[in-house]
Amino acid sequence: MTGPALPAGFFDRPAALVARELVGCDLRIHGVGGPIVETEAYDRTDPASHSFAGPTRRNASMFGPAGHAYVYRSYGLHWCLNLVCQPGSAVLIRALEPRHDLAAMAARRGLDDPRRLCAGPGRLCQALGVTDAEDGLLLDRPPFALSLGTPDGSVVADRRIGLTRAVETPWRFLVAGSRFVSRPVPRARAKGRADA
DNA sequence: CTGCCGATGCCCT
DNA sequence: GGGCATCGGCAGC
Repeated sequence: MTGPALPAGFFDRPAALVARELVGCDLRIHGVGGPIVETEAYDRTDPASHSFAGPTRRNASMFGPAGHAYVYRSYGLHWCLNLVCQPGSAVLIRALEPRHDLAAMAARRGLDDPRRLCAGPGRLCQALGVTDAEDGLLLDRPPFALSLGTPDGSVVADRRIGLTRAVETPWRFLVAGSRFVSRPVPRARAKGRADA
């Protein structure tokens, strides 16, 4: 059973807003997945975004209609899943809590530890079986299933991970204190101390 | 626990 | 040819 469907037009909004609201939503692919605990936003004006320099073959899905998947290969080894928002913008799904069909995830990952099954965009795609076969697919029908949910804790914003440009933009959203995120907010910033 | 490093494909200039 | 929206292993606190 799944929760309430996402409202129509949910993805046709600025990516940062969608990214925050996606935390807590349940994501499954072929029935495998769970509640999202970590996301990142990217948009057309963002130097760190694949869309920054305009449409190319790789990022074609990012410039298509909202509500589709954008999947790309990272570092030649891993797949990363994005949910497309307004043209040229998308939300990277970085981590979720493994809840549905853990056996499938463990088999694909070759691991057992629930904390490591889906903690990171590449790991998550491996666990859920996402490849470029999903690039461009609509999100409101199989193999995808997305439903509203409530985060298991407060949602906090922090800098994105692994970037070389626009490193300060606070467009990573995660459940504070979740054991399933790829990386917690560093103590120095978690306390609300001065930023740089 | 933290941090460095290499692997490895491919897009884009 | 340069540069990655990453990950796992291993070294060293």
